[in-house]
Amino acid sequence: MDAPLDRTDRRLLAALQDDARLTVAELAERVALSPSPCWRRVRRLEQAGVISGYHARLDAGRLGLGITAFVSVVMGSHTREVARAFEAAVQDIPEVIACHNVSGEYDFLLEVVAPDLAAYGEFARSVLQALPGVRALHSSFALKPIKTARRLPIPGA
Amino acid sequence: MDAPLDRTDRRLLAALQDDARLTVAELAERVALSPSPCWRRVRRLEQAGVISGYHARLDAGRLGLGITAFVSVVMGSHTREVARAFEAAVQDIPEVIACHNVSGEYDFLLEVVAPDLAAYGEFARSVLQALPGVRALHSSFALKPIKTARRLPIPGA
DNA sequence: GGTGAAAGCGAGGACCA
DNA sequence: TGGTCCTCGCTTTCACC
Repeated sequence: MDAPLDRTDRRLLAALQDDARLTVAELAERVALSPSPCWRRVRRLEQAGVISGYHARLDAGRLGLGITAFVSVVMGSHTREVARAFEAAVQDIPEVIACHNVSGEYDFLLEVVAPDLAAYGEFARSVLQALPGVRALHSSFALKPIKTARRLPIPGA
Repeated sequence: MDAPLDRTDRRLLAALQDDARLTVAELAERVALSPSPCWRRVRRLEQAGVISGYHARLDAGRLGLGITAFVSVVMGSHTREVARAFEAAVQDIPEVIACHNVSGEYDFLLEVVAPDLAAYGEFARSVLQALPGVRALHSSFALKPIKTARRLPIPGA
């Protein structure tokens, strides 16, 4: 389950990261293998959790989500209890599409989507500000997406 | 091509966002439709660009990428030329997995991955600092992922 | 926009080297 | 580990409501 990834594994991962709809036959051709062992490798990578899932990427704008904001959060207290409550609350807020506990002057960095600036403002005030332990928020808006593929580099693929 | 999304479309999008491997038959059952019209809807959503692609999600840690950093960039000059050069350069750096032009005290927000802190330090010094127009960098490290699904909320799905 | 049917093909397993 | 069938079920595309 924890065998190191060889060059073939890495090429499979790179290919599937770019296009999850490749058939096993296409994949096999791409890595110079026959379909069956290729399929077995992919399954092994899935079961080992190297591949955690397959997802359709959607266009936020075309879904009516015109605003993406990066929100830095400073906590007022740093007890474990409060942190846990904050983290749990964040899980249940659909508008928060990503959240990390980060080092530095802020405690958390959130990525939030909203239909427009007015909706975001209301959301920040009524939902984010009210989260457990929050002392201060700082919102930075995405003005222009430069690179959003989030494709992980795979050395030697 | 620009028909508004009805409830069925939104449910299809929500389902495929969670699992791109659902078969058309399963999708059809889930939205109470027969496979054929269901397949036609999915194809329409793909062609309209609402679905921009299908991708395997990989586990950065298991790929040996232990560090995720959020890097705020302040530019020294704000000419269009320099911005274009910076944006173009960022495209070609695999370690930069996301980049937005943002409002506020910083100009760009980057998300960067690296094997470990030492590798990140070297990368920040030799690659990021050297990008066109960069005046200052501020790195914040992801200590703990709270929510990383990046699932877009789809109202009424 | 929805249904039913038909053809082609890919997934996934059994088995061998 | 990799390779070769083989089979089932699905995808995809018709023609038609």
